Amino acid sequence: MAFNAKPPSKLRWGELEDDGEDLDFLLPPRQVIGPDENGVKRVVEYKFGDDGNKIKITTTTRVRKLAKARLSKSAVERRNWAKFGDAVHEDVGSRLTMVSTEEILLERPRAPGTKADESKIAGDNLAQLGKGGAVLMVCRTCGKKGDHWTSRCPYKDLAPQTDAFVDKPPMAETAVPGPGGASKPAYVPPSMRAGADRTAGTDMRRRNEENSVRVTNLSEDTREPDLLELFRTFGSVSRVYVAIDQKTGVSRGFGFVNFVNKEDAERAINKLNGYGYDNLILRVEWATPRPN
DNA sequence: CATGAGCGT
Repeated sequence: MAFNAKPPSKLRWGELEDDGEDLDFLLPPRQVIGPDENGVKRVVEYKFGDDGNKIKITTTTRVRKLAKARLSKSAVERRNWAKFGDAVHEDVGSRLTMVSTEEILLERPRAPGTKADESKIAGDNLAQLGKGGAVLMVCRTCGKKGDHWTSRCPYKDLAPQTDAFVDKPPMAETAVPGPGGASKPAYVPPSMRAGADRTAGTDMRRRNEENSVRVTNLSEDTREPDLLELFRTFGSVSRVYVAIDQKTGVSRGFGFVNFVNKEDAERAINKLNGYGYDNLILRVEWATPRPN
């Protein structure tokens, strides 16, 4: 035909019937019988012989019993899969398993209660929150944007509180002018916070010492950020301290919270003394000034 | 049960 530019080798099943050459579809379907309990498998096929007659071919094979016993049907089937992925370049049977080269990043909460973390918290004071990993330290966005916090992010309350620690006490003391020569501390890194307190003036410190509240009967894994979270609702907190056993690194079960305003400290004492916290009843009282 | 660390600018 003039229309048909396709080479005759290109097979179209619709044409097969026409040229009458390949009539295999007329034959009975291939049958697989077994394997039976003896491991004998029979494959029955049909084809046309050269003379056009139908020929029945029966192939009988014996399946190894061992293989049959150990491999499930699907396992046998998997053996016939073409190799894919990195295994494409592997020789047949050279390796049974492949090590994935894909990089998988895991989000890892801080390991709870390690000594390194304890000292770090003591130094950073408020850089971290969470009692022994009880608080899941997962933040959806802080990694990139810095100020979008999930409701459970321990840093969400600490970021503004850093300002309270560094800036607010001097601000609150505008009635008593600070030393004129000393420049106003704008931002002091947490690691330098203790030093910043000293440079801001010892009178400020003494003032805060007078609003010092002692908290006892703390659970062992209560940390300074926990105390801050608990007490800051009463007013500006100027300092939080949890006594740590320097030798073991564990909390000694008491601490101090200093308020900028005495009234706030008073309210905290009235509200939180006897307050159940971490299965323990807190004792919250005025602290006796530290001898120095 | 229980009263803090360091002493530096």
